Amino acid sequence: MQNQNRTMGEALLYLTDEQLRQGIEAMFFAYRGFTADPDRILEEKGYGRAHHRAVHFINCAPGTTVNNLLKILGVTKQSLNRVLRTLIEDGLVVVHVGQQDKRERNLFLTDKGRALEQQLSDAQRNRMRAAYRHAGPDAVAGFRTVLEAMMDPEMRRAYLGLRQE
Amino acid sequence: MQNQNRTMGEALLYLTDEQLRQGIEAMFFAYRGFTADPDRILEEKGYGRAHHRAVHFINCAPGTTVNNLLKILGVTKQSLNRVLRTLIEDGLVVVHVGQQDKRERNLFLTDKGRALEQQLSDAQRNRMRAAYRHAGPDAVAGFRTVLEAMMDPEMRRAYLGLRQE
DNA sequence: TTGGAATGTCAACAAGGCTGACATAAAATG
DNA sequence: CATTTTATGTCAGCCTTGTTGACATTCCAA
Repeated sequence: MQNQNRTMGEALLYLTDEQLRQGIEAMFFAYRGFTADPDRILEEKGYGRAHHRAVHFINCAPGTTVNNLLKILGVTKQSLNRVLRTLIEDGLVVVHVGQQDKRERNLFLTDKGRALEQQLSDAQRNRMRAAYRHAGPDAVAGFRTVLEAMMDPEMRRAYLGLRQE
Repeated sequence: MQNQNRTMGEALLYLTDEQLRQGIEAMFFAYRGFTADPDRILEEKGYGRAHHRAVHFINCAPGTTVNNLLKILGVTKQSLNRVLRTLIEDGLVVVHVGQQDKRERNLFLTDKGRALEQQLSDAQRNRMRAAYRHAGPDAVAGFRTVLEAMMDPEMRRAYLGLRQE
């Protein structure tokens, strides 16, 4: 659609199986890089990626409910609960009973929780920033476009929803 | 830290913390989509992502050694061995003792193994192709550029090495 | 011949997914 | 008011896939 002016042959070269295979491998290796820095920090503190994800999304949407977090993270409540329990015990997350609906628990980061989130996202942003800077703004725009197109529709909604908040 | 980029002009707006945060979340959600289709197929057959990765890279580099695979996958030999054992037992992978160095084991997919690899990569390519087509060739070029820049240097070498073969 | 490299295997453990069952409190509904 | 549904927590147990440590085998190379 972006290159109607080119000939059919040229325009579709980027859709060959070989190009797609390279894209698949690039995703695999890049995701490893993407998680490498936070993983190192987490390991020192005895946490895992599951804790990172929880802390990240609680930070993005303070006061979010457990159910909401479950939808975003796509795990079971038992699995999330195990992670949340340790975060609460360790004083990184606090829980407030919902005001309108007292069944709900609103989740917030403590100062300590925010400090960890900051440390993790600093590390991750540093790598992302270096990659962005190296690639330049046009490449970054393309990167984001492809990533959004690769998401499941529900996840894309969740993702775009987070951007609005 | 948060806003030091703002003052540097519009050219660097794509490097703001907010833009980077969105990129981080996009990676998270996109990777979920990226693995969703193969995961469904694997689950039916009683395999996991570890099996997918092994099958994928054995297919890309037939005759590769266990040690080589360990480096690419970044896991321990014990962990890989457990996966390889089931793949060999199930007749998806065959092992040939090395010709020059008989300590080495060269790994190959059987027809059955290739069939599974095909099924998995078809599913993954279909999603990737849809995303690529939707985004267009320029976006795809940017996507690839950013992903490469995000890899660890050793992984980038492994990745570029695979492309040459 | 001996050291070290490549590989395999056994055992044990942990993280973090999962399911199922059950408890509680509160909201919603009839 | 009684019942059902919803939101959450918790316990027990299972699976995959990662880890470490120990030990055996095979075989190249100094």
